[in-house]
Amino acid sequence: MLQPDLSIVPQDCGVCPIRHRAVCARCDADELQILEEIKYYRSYEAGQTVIWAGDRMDFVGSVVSGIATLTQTMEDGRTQMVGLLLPSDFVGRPGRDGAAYNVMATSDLVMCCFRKKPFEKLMETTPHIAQRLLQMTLDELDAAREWMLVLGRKTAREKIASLMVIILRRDATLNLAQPRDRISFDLPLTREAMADYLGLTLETVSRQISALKRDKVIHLEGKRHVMVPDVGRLLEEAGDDSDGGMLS
Amino acid sequence: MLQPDLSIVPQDCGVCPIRHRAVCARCDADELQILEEIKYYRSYEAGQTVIWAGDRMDFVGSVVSGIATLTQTMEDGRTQMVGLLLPSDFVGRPGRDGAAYNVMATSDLVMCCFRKKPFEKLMETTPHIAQRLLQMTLDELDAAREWMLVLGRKTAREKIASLMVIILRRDATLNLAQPRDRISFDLPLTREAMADYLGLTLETVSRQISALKRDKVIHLEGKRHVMVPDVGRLLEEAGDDSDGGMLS
DNA sequence: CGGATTTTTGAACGTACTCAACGACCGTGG
DNA sequence: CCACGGTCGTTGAGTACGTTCAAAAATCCG
Repeated sequence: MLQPDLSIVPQDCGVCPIRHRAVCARCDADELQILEEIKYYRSYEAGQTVIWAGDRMDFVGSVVSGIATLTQTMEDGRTQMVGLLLPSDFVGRPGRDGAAYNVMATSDLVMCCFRKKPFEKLMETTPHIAQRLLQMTLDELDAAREWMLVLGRKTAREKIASLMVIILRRDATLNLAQPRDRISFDLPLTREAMADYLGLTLETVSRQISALKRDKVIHLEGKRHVMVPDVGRLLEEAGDDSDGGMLS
Repeated sequence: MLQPDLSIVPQDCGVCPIRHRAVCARCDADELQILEEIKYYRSYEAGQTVIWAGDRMDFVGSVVSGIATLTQTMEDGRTQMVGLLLPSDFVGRPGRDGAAYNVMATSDLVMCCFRKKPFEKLMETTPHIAQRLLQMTLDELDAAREWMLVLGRKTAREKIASLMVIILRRDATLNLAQPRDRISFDLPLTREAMADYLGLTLETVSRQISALKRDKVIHLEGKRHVMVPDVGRLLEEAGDDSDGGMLS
């Protein structure tokens, strides 16, 4: 129960749902074949720890399905989420032995793993992989920097709205197109996880979600499902000036 | 006065002070020669804006000397620093036309610029450059994530101490080795810039620096020069558990 | 010196935190 | 079936930390 389930039937890269978004996105058929040889699948249950910060890490890999988080913890227990990993996101750093952060499965999670040594060697001979990894890392750096603005300068209400906008955006790019207005989505995190993401307490998160509901910015169905009657309004609440983009 | 000074005598890469740390670190003599052809130097005065977020950017480059900052601004003026660029750090993103952030020269600044198009083409044919850029981007991502912990979870006092630890560390790796204790350094930022970095107001920055001085954690000479009688103590104040590392 | 800029310090305020209790939901077992 | 415990979420009251507004002090440079 506490061990990852290793009895997953290996899947063909050709039918992989993240084939064209993950680190292997640019690989051609030959390159995929080499990857097939060093890859294996692992699945984790919701709540399980994938790896602890500081532990030796003998693999890197991609999230195939489910959601994982990267967190950092101080001695006294204060924790800050530093990454939210959705399908196609990459985990691990080639050229480093230990994990820098805690990686936790927030939902049931399936990962496509590559043994680290062979992967590193492959990276040297296969520019397509390194190129794609650079692109993905630059995107993550941008996301981290946007998050620094949220953490450093936004109010609690703006932080909650910003989180919802981020989830909305990632849903929009990942899934199919959504109807223009009346967009809805599921919060993939508990109140506590949201608090760790936003640098707040879970009580403040709860209060601000209630406030947004009271002010008709959002509408809740159950604890997790959010309906947004007016996306523009939510963007205003988030303090994002760029109201255009993919949601117009 | 407001235009960058372009009348800099081109320098030989062989004598470049950041030769072995910048994006060109892994290049061999042949590769350097190609770089020499597309590079040029630019210098900026303290306080000048190198580029505004959203503006077209026709170059990428490295900081040769001086200090630059990356900042993000909200409509109402709240600003958050998202990057502190020291010599050898890379500016710009290959494959993107517009600047994502404001880049400002905090001190007098010299940059080694590469025209973007030729640089991008060079990256495809020269694995050494892409490899080094990936490495540097991963390092920046780590730094950004460490900063997320500072912004999200640390107190004002811890934030100030953390900033000093970061400057200390970067000084230590950049410059020569320092004496074990009694380390000293210059704050490269105004109180306001520190506030933008730390997600605080400049008044709070000033108060906390005064408090650290009153408590003998630091000793000030003038406004900018800081002496640290006990580095371990400063690390404690920063909330960093890892007291070992390069400073022991 | 005079004027602008940066920094320090003070007093009052407000947002988010802390501590605490309560409520909703869910699976388990009597 | 309902009582029970556990997890997750909500709400309340009081507090603390950092902000805001204001003024004075220090520094820089003409």
